[in-house]
Amino acid sequence: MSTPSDHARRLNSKITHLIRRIRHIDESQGVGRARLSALAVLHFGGPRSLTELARAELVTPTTMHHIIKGLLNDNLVRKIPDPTDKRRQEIRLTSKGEKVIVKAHTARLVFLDSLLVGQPTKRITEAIALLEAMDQR
Amino acid sequence: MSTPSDHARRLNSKITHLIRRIRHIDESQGVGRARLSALAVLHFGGPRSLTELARAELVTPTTMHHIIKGLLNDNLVRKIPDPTDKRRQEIRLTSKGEKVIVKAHTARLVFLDSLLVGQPTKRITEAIALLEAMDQR
DNA sequence: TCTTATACTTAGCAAAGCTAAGCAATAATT
DNA sequence: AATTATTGCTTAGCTTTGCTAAGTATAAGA
Repeated sequence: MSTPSDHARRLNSKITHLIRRIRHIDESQGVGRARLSALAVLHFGGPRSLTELARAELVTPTTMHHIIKGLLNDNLVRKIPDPTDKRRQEIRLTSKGEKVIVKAHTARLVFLDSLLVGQPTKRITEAIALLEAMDQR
Repeated sequence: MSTPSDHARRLNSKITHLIRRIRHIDESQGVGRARLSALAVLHFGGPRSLTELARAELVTPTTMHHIIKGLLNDNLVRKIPDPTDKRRQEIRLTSKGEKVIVKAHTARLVFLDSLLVGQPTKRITEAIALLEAMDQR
């Protein structure tokens, strides 16, 4: 029989493997993972300030400052001064940044799709339902 | 209707969230993720050389050298000279290292268990089956 | 024996994380 | 209105985790 903790054990093992493989997909994109992740927040969630980005990524503003510095340097984002609050600056994707994040996101999807080929739809939808429920906690 | 790529999209989104949360569990352990991961390989797979560890973790021997240096420094592993090959040294967990990895692994399982509470068993086993199939590719 | 391959280390770099400390602008309090 | 506190961001300086290139020592093969 499978105890609850045995489920957790097997989930943990397989998710660990999957994480490692996704990491390698991301790393093959020529942009670091932290930078890629920041680009994704900006792409899917829209422009926002450095501090908001830091909160979204669960890192300190200092760390986000370094990440954005790298992105600015590669011309993947730009800073727009906030007219109503001179402390703030909006971080916005450049068109190059858009291209990069779309390409990276596509690479991930292509990879995941390749792993899903031939799997029963029912199994996939159950797995997604589980992950969505887990995400609510 | 759900296209295959839509499945990949939703999987990606939820797995991304889960990865981030697991990362935070790991980071609360007081040992870096790379070190924790090396300890896990030694714990679940047994002692092995630096180069073998590097291969298991998909990093260069140089990187593994640094990771092991940190682990040695914290007295979590020790090096045992190989009597038959003077170039090799076996990396072996200390009892302190055992304690650390068991504690960290438990923290992960407790976390995952907490996310699984109340989920139908069928859904969990389907999800595990999917992840196991994905892992075979 | 001589060459080549393997195991590991060293040096030096970059990215990604942190804390502590600071400045400038805004908001809140008295 | 003046002072104080908070917020947004930066700088300085550290650690960890990753890399490549280059070096040493041992083992294995021709």
